[in-house]
Amino acid sequence: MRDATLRDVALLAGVSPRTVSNVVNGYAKVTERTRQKVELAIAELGYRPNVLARNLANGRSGQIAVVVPYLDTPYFAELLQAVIPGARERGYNVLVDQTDGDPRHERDLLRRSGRAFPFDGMIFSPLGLAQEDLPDDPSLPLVVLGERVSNGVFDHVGIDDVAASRTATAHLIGLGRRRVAAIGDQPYPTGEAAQLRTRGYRRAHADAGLPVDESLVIGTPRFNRADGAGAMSRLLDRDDPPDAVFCYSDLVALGALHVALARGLRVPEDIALIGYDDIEDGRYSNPPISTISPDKVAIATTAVDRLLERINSDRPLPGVEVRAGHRLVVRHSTAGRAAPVTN
Amino acid sequence: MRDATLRDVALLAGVSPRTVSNVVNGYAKVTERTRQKVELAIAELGYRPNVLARNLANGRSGQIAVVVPYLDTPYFAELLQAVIPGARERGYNVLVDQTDGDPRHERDLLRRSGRAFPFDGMIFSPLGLAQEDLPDDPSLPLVVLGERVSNGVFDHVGIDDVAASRTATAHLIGLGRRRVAAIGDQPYPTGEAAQLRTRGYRRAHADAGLPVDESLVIGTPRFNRADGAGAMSRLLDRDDPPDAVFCYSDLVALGALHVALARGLRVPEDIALIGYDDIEDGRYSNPPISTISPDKVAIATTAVDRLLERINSDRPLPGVEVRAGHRLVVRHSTAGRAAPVTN
DNA sequence: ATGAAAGCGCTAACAC
DNA sequence: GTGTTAGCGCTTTCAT
Repeated sequence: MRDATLRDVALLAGVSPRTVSNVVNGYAKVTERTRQKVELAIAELGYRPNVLARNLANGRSGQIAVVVPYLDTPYFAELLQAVIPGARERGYNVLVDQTDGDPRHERDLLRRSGRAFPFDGMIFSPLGLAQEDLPDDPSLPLVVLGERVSNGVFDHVGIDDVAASRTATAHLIGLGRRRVAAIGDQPYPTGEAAQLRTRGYRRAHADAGLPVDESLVIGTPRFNRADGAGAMSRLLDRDDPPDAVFCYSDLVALGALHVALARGLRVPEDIALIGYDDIEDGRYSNPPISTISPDKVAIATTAVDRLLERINSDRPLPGVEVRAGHRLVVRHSTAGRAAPVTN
Repeated sequence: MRDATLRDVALLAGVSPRTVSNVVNGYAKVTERTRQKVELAIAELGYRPNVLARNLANGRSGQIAVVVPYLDTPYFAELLQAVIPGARERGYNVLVDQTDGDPRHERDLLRRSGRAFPFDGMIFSPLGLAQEDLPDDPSLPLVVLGERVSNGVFDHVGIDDVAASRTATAHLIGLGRRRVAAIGDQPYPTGEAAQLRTRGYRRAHADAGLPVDESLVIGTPRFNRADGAGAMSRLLDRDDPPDAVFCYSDLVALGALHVALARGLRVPEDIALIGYDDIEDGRYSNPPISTISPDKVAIATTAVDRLLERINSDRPLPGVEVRAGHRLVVRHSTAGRAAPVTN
């Protein structure tokens, strides 16, 4: 049988659709008596509002989109995990899309968004886009995650990559290491996060009065295990291998660690390793890897907050720049002592 | 300014809304000449169809929901990664929700779905539900993932857990191990996947004419690293520790591995380990862990296919049971030889 | 506090 | 092949 509509309820309860709507949406102005009548009718008919109709009438979908490059990258999975409950609490559904870092797909999403897609706003973590690809006048509320700096029309949430990388590198130097490599650099214009991290790496060297051996800065197309492994192999093939490595993501560090151990090196004795992102894998690797831990919950909740604020604002809001916190987490891959029994 | 509507386009092109709709939706029956007029008008006005209105008129949202217990569990992240492109290819958006394995939330989703939620069907991976919690008469197209067997009204996609577990255990026994532990058992009624794996574990013992030492079957509330680590600790505290462990997920195996190494054991010499799921982490751990590899791509694409078939069918389809393939992947955690240099 | 009625923007049955 | 028009089911302005 046809599903009951609001109209059916109104008929049965002997009131107008208007009143039923008021009851359903919890508007104060309903007599206790009418409310009861209506609620009875609702129960009797098993009525539930049709979201699609409501969306059209409201002109909003009650959905936000979260777009990341890769879902199976733990960092993004963990981020998403934090975004979803926050959105749901506020009554929003979350649409998820992944771009594989494909610039075409990313640009496409940005352009086609608006009425063409059923979401009221978007949290976007771009990878293959240059700064100028981001819209000057986004047709929809937009919060950008990651490295980019806000261009003033959308919000941006991220940590201070330069400072964090400087800290990580300084930690390695502070251990007495003098040949510190960096794995993960990426070229302009798309690899901004990577470039910021390289900048921090250089600063730390400058702070310590140490020169940077440019041949120790290794570029990788992506921040994954395979690339980390490949880069580490090349570093270890050299006559003068590094005694420490700053990896631009934990995944890179995990790949690098795998290779180092496979070659019979001791970590951290022969070579110290530090990663970036603080994903769970890094806590359970052998040895566990030191890392830069961004405050993911803050990033996620801030992003949702900002986005909903934009969605619910009548006039365009200026784009703001939000810095979430981060901290250095020292684990065994940069510690001198022997592995403690943790469990 | 107000966004252009289909009506505006019709006015400008001097045709009826009907014709514009035909053009937009690519219906054949349009003269080349009118099509051009219409397309011109569309371009001029920058018209894009309003999805919300279209949804209401069509009575469908063009969205499917994918519900998993945890997004940051690599197995589910990898699955999702495979589902999304498949759905997108067919013109569907993917709504994602996670339940944290909370039975209330899971039941709720099942009950409130239908018109109350804007999706046309659901791919659902339950965790905290017993068989009888699944609807006898789902109000919407439903495909269930994981351990459960179809009750005849919805489809079910999964691998043969008993066979896979039997293979994994047999592999360990084939190595000459005689004290094979199992980590991950869970009680009735919710832990069906776990129970099937335990059954496979027993079968393998029976096949080999070996008795099962019940004290070597360790239950865990979840399939994560922490639980794996905890269980392994208890096993190693015993006077008669096992010489091999079948872990019900790779995450459990990774946690177990961590503890074993931290205690100075050699893997696989002192204790062999095998996991389940074939997540990427397991390929890069030190040593890499052997595992049961389910055909995730097949699971994902089959699930999407079945679901869309249900969505587009007028009459209710009988629930079918689909078995995806799996295979044993032998890596270093169950191999005798020394670690090869992989990169 | 409640009713009447006009949309929201699209689709599609029904004409011609 | 194209126009006319009546919904889809809800929200909400305007009355009362």
